Amino acid sequence: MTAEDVRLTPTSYIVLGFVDLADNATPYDLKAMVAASIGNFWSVPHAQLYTETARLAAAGLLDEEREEAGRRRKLYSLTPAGRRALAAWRAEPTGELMELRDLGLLKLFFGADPKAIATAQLEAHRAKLAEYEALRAGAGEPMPSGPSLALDAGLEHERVYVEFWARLAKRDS
Amino acid sequence: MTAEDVRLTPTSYIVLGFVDLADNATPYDLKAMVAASIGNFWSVPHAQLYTETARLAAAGLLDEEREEAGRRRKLYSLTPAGRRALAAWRAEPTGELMELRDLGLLKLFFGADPKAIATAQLEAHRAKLAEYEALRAGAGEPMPSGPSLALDAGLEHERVYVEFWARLAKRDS
DNA sequence: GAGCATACCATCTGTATTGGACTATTGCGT
DNA sequence: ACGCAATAGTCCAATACAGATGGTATGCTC
Repeated sequence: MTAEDVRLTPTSYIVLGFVDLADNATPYDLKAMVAASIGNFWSVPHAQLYTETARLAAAGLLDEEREEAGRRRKLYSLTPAGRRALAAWRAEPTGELMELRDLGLLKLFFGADPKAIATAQLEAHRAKLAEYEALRAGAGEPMPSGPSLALDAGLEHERVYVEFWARLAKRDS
Repeated sequence: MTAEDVRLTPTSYIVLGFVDLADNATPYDLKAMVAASIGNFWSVPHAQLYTETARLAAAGLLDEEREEAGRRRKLYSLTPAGRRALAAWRAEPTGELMELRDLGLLKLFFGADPKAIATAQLEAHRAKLAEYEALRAGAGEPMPSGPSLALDAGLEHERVYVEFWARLAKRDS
């Protein structure tokens, strides 16, 4: 399989993107990186990271080096083609909108008691907001600008939802 | 199959919820209802609506009545068990957080040029915001309170993102 | 009232995604 | 040396999914 005939999904670019950030990585490393960052707004099941890396390697976008001994870890790095694919994706703006997938909102839509959900959601969003704020105040090492901007978005996002659910929580329903 | 051993996913509740709202509905009706409402933040591929209704009927949560002639439409309505399942789900608050799945944010995270994405995203979010505002000012017929609250969330959500991307769009990058 | 465009409605195919269980390796404490 | 926790990878059956396809009804045109 060559680079031309793979379908590249968002997951593909997540993999390429993180391999790029890290220079090289095993699927397990990727799992950790995902969990620590975009896992906050975009879930990637771990099994995918194994199949997707393999797929991208087969397509010539990743270089695969396998330990012969013990764990037989596979270490991936970008090939020039992979680097090109990532750059092209990055450069292409998208007008596509987000999907939200918010269970709380769904229940609200279908007539659940606003107050009850609001209480639970409020707590969760407050916790997430605190987490983001801690990240921002953060460990000192300066964050690359992409992740930092994404964090900004996360902060504002959480602030709105804290406000939204707080309003519902104290409304007399 | 009985009610005990089906796994009910969010899609299941979406189906149950809309069948409840409409009293009874064909999968095709559901498709239209989804598109007009939660489709804005939660996509459900139409084929799912056919398989999911069938699955729920098999599980005894929906009642299925099939036209014998012509189109052989299937008309679904809630069984008591279905009603109970929906009510239980609605009553159970969730602390689970949303997933975002925003391509724009993803590209931003991975180092795309903020300005370029911001421009495209800004336009899209502004359009969506306008759509929601029109809905709110809306057709006159008052909206049920669940959907109305969800719309509130959507409005605020879009407003933040319009602001967020607008800021990036005019920043000197 | 025959022909045809258009909307309406349903299903099927093949593939991809998923969560979760399962297995194996390694490092650490005692 | 042993057991335990953390690390790392694989597998599988159930779903989800996109998109093509194939029918049926309606109504319009001539």
